[in-house]
Amino acid sequence: MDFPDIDTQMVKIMRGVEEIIHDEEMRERLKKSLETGKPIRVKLGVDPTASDIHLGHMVTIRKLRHFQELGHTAIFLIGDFTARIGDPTERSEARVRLTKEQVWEHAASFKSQVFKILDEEKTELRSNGEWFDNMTFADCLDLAYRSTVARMLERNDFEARFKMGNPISITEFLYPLMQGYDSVALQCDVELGGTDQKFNLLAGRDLQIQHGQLPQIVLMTPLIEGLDGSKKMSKTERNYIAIDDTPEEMFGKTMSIKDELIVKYFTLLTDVDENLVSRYAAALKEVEKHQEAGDPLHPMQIKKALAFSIVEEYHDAASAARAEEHFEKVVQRKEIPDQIPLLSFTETTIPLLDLIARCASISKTEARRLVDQGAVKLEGEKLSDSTQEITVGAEEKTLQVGKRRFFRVKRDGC
RNA sequence: GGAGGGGUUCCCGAGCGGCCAAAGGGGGCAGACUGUAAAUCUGUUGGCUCAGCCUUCGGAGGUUCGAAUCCUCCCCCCUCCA
Repeated sequence: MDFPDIDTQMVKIMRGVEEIIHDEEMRERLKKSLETGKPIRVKLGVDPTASDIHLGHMVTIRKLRHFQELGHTAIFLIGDFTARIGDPTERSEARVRLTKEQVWEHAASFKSQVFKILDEEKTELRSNGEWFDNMTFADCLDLAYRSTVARMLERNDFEARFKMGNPISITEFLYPLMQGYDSVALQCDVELGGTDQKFNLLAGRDLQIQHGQLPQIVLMTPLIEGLDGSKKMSKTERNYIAIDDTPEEMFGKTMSIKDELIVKYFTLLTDVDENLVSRYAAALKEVEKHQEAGDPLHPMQIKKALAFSIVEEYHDAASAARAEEHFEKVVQRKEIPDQIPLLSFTETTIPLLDLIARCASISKTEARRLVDQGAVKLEGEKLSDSTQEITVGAEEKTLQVGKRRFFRVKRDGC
């Protein structure tokens, strides 16, 4: 196996990395691999606690791909066993326990999403049930011996929960040890994770030393803020861009991030050349110099370039182009989009509220509220009488609910 | 094992016999505004046959003309003591 020289590798590896433990160890490890021709083993573990993955996960997944592109071994570890305990990181309360079936359902959907980014052929796909399922209680105790309660309570997450009077399950104390043991079982050279994973990642180093292995290098990437602009992107906060989002949703959601996040998103979620990213960064600091509508360094244009790049990665360039057109049309020019779902009805006349409720899958009370707020348009005409009946004929009519929900309605069989 | 505190609408949290579909904040939705699905401001935020009715305050019963609020039992969480 031919690898690029160490400096070239380091540039790629260090893009967007917030902290590495330790830099010299990494260089040494790469040097050894260069000499022996053997790739280094890089692990990224993800617990399938939910079915969606989002761009927040992609920061580390893309980092894993960087290693893969350099010719190293990318290990994608599915935490099927650990998912059933729940990572206590950043948690203010205990996680809901998942069944084995739920976990595997999630894991299956993970794979299809992850392999949009990783090369499936070259990825070592593992799951930690491989070793934990067969452990005896004695093995488990042996693992537990390797740490102390005081050590665990040092963690901010636990300390905070303890102070706030929130429950901490004993299994959660075991979590860092389990994640650390994964590294022992897989003989990892490097483990990737967000900065919030530091404690868990370091547990791997301790356990590897105790098992006579070289400690893994820990590479931490920043956490990425979600659409609200402040909190970490996460499923529970519902501030995320999902990998399975449609191109239009993905584009639109990206456009909604605040300008301050643009550069961070470029660095962590795209491979756009660093020099270009620097030019964007400079332009964003001098917004007043780029007010011409056609200026490619106008913040709007830069953000569109970002959105395009992101959509392209999870879909393709053509979809990204369509998503961009859609955004310009619907959001910027407030026109009606090209693709609108068509619903047909058997009735000739339908009370307006029923029509809205059925199209938008909302309650009639909510529909009434929307009409009262002036959010409902039929054929471009604002409707304000919530008691009226709508005649549904052979000709399609366009119903708009709010800014973003559009429906075409017509009579069934016409 | 003993003593005490607590479980409220999507989330956090106030209410502690009628004025409670339940304060306040967050989030969501909508309107205005904008380069933007940002920010800001305003409104709204259980359902329905909608000035009325139905379901909701951990679960099951009970007291009362009337209960989120009182009583009984049960489940769950926390704290202190051991």
